[in-house]
Amino acid sequence: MFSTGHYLILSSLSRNGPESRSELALRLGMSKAAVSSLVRDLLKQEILCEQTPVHGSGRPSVPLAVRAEAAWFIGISLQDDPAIVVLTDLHGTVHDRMELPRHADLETCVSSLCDAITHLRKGLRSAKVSGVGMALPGFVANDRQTCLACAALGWRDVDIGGVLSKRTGLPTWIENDANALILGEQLFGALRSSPDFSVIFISNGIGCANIVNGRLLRGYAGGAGEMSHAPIVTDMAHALPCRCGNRGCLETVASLLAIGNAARRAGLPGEIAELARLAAGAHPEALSILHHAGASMGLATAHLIQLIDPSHVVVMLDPNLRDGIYGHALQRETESHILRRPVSRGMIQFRDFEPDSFACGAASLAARYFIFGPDGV
Amino acid sequence: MFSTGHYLILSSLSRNGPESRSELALRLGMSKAAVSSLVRDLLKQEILCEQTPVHGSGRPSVPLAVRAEAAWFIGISLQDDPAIVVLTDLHGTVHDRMELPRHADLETCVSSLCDAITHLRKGLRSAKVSGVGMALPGFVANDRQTCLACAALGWRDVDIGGVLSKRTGLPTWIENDANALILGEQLFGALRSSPDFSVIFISNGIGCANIVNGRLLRGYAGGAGEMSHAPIVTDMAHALPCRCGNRGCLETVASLLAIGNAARRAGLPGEIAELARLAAGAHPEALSILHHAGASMGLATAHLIQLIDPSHVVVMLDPNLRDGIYGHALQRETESHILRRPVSRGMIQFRDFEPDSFACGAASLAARYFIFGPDGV
DNA sequence: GTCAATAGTTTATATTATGAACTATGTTGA
DNA sequence: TCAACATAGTTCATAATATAAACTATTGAC
Repeated sequence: MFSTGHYLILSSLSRNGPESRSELALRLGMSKAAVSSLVRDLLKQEILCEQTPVHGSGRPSVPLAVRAEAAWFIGISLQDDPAIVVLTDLHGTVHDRMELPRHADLETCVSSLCDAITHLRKGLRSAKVSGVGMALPGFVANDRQTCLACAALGWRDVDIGGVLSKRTGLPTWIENDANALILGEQLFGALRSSPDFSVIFISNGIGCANIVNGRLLRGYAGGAGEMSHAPIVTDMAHALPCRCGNRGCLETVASLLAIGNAARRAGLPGEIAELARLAAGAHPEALSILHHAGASMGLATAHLIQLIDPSHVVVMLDPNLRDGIYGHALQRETESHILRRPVSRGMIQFRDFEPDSFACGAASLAARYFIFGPDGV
Repeated sequence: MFSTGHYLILSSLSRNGPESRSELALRLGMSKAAVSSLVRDLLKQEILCEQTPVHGSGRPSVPLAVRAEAAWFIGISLQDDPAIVVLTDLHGTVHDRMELPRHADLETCVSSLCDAITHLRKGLRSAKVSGVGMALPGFVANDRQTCLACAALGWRDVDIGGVLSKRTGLPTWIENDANALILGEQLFGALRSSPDFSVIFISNGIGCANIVNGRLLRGYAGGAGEMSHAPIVTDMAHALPCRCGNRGCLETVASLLAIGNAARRAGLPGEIAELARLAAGAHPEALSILHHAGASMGLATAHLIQLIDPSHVVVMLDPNLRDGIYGHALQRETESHILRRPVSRGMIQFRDFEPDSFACGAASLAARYFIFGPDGV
């Protein structure tokens, strides 16, 4: 259908925003003739549209933009219960969403998801959905169809992608939660033009993913970005045992679960909002717990920055954590342990943890295929 | 001269070893006709050669190999004094070498290097040198020609590559020491077919570089792999100040310099061989110093493995360190802090620290251009 | 109103890969 | 020994894709 050239145009416009044919030719190192011809095809297919001309000296240039309504995608997040299903356009904007109970049983799970997808597709009338993406907390095989292991759902070697694909008739991609998040950020987010950035999210667990050289850093065994079990507490007298078998892992101190546990051990409420309120009121024990957690997170972040050198680190977390001592400790500890760089201001970007983020990231998995093509990154 | 296709063939053969035209076509996803034609050109240019046919059922296949003598390269290491200049072939084999005093003065430095290069070229008779690579301890600009900063030589914004290139008439590439090392390993070494591996070297300082998705991980500001200032000693009572301004950096405990300093503070000899001998004789202080150093190195390595997930980590160090408690502590501490993976045996590969390694890596910078072409990675 | 400047198109052509038929060179087994 | 088969590699007509250079289009500026 489309050639590599078409996808080059499409991905450049998606990444760098609207540009004229001449600018595209310059950026992509192609001839104006080639761009002209490729753009013609994409306009005819109504995937691109021409924006109002920009006047300078000489003939005005016509910025070309990717049409948001050119394609629609379904994104599913099994990150939490309830599961979330969203319908997005080609810009990543959510047009409709549903929440449904998350079932561990494969058959029930697929059935309820398919019902939701059917319902969302109906709302679209004539327009077509191009693909489905799913994010889940666990390991996913290289084929991006099979879930190798998911503790939360008790899955092992579950071909959830294949089953979904067969039932919906739509191409389907599966991805680990953190990976889906960062891929969504890369395709739709503010950092989309940066080839080197990282995303960390802090919820009950801690997730992390990295874009490096413009591509997702997966690593040899798909385990890259696993900061959650970074050995942070090295003082073995205080290191708590972790479910991974080691002691002192980051997630034993810095995750919501760990903070809640620490609070309850100290006789404080395990609710994060409550604890943050206490800390804001200068409650010494609450302050200590949150400071230790945030500083540990900061130490791990410093390791990440030193090793991977991203332009930005997006940290998604509960606003209660962000605005209090946890966020401050995180930022201070990170900055005090990295080598000063020319630009380190605003390197850490806090962002609210929103439940739809994972579903949006999931939808982006399918959108990537549309934008980058079959050989795309 | 050559097209993308030619470079595809050349880099595949270089990376995956000799293969027949049919195998190449399969691996590269090209038609047999295309491969046949491209190979014909490369044979005519005497860059490839045909090996003895392999018999199976049907017509024997003819493995094609990159001819070592097809191109020659100069590699320069300014890592230590004396500087080292090597002449390598297209397989990375050193055919000749020279050592010369390392001059900080640009003019003197370039002059003596040019003399050495001229001498090495003479030994080649008719054959031509295709390019020059240089490795130095410091920061190098994106153009791979300019040294931005080099503490050892006191250089700032020195266009050493441009000057060398002008004087020798040869294309020249400059690279940071660790980067040159891993790029050499990727082109010529045993791990050349792995797209995800890391190299660490431990000398007076500590260097680290990573290949990720088949490409060098440079990071946003070119600072990726900077493990030398990883915050390892978090117990501030014992954290030593580092030249970077922070305290407790890895290099304040695990480098040769740090070990020597610690030994001298304890009234022991600062020589690494001496110290290792003492430790082998169960000298408690020597053991303690080396164990602490090795374990710290292991902790940092564990962070690296968790975040980047390489298939292998090559650790280059003094044999005295490798065989004693330092090496053991490094390995044990690393393995105890990483999540178990299906294949973790032999993940850490110790290798002797050889002075020519950097110069070979430097030569590989020029060889890359020959093998991967102008658009190559 | 002409000219300079830049955007975009047309068209003939060059480059590069492909598919399918063909040749080459062996092994296998009656 | 020789036909049958299997696989490797080549040839050649063709398709796909990009290019260069000349062209048209559309404006601002003087």
